[in-house]
Amino acid sequence: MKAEFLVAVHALVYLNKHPQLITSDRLSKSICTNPAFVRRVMSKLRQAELVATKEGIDGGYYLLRSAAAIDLRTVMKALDDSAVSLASQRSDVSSDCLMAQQMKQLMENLCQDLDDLCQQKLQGITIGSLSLSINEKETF
Amino acid sequence: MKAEFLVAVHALVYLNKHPQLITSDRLSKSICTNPAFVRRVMSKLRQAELVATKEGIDGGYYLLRSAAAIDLRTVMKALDDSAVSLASQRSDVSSDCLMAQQMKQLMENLCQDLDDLCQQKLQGITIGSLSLSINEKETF
DNA sequence: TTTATCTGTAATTAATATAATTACATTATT
DNA sequence: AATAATGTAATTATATTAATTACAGATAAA
Repeated sequence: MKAEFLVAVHALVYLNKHPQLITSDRLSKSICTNPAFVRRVMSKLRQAELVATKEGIDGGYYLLRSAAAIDLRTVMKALDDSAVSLASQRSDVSSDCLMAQQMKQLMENLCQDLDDLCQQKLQGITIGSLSLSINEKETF
Repeated sequence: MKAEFLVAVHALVYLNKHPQLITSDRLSKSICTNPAFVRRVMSKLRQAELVATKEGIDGGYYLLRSAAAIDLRTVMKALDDSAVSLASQRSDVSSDCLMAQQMKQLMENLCQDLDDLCQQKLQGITIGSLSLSINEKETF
């Protein structure tokens, strides 16, 4: 699970709480990151048709669906992210390491199984339900 | 899930298939990595009392329990690893980003919940059962 | 008791993945 | 035409992880 996921969820909750056009600059201030990173994440959400964009002056982002209709599995998929992964920075094992290759395959399958479990759970959590847990105190 | 976990599982399966003292050098060849990395991982397994060590000449590692009695949850815990984590290299958000901090907490809780799910599943998988899926063809 | 061979572990370096930044093209409104 | 927004590529910086090096400590055999 990458920071992109956190950024995406934050942005979606924010958009839900502020039903208007919101700029990447404003989002980045709330999220505590930079506008370009936000835009890259939002671009993926747009491609998944979770949000829409208005370019040009007075532009920004807005939700395309109700917050209750956006679940976390969908968000994670939009970012091409997963809950469970090998996260290993190992260089590829040479082809003479037969057992190591089998083991790698076995572990990849295991990760897939575990991720499936997680995705089921994520499907039951929506931006709407998360919004209830967030107290928006910021004035901007 | 780090490479350490893969290395640990591989080593445990190997020890199960070769019930004798096995050196870190031999393990590293099967795993396709270096002996020092293997030793560091094995050191953690030893502290968790999954394997034991014989130092000095003709030394090496051997299993302390039957392979059927070693489940993957226990292995992962021995390495202080987890199945689900934020894996985010973000610098800490400043304390004036109230919503970002709440969001981070929310996501950490979510990760914990997802990880608990995974750990349940990992508890049902043993080194013994995994060994059945691995065809040892290597001669050394 | 000396030597050889193993583990234990710390310290360093290298590689990799990720986030942050910069820059600029594109779009839309005034 | 000018302004203010997104879109996106390219680069740089940072953090994490793996690999390597080095050597101390332990054990057994000669």
